[in-house]
Amino acid sequence: MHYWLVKSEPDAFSWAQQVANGVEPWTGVRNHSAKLNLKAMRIGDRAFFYHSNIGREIVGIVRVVREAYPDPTAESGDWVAVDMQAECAVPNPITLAQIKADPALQDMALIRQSRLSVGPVTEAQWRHLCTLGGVTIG
DNA sequence: GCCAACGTTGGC
DNA sequence: GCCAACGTTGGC
Repeated sequence: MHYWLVKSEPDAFSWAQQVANGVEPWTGVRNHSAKLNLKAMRIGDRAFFYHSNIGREIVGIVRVVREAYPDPTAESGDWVAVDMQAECAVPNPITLAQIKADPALQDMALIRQSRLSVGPVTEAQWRHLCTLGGVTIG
């Protein structure tokens, strides 16, 4: 089991939409590092759902329910998508400011590579973030 | 609205 | 193959 963090601008696709839709294809990734991360995802892996730009906070947890397949929104066929299912909300959303201020979280891809839209989270970081967010599962 | 980070493009 | 120019992302 691996852990991840995926970003979405709530203007384009929000956590509320993810919850409403249940299972949702995660499409539109056009960055090679992010693509590699998508391809490394396995069914059952969990990911934090982060709102970039507006909100700038972790608001939910999703679960991978379909592994990488060709992104239908890419004409070239060179990109991949996975399917994500909403698992639970994060009771106390964790802000970027909080993460930046936490010594235990400085190595997160979210901090070190701010433009990366799909990045790994270590198990230690995951547990720490769950504690901060008041998440009881995971 | 600005700007830093960084990926991509294109001239050489 | 190098590098300057340019576009995009995303925090502030």
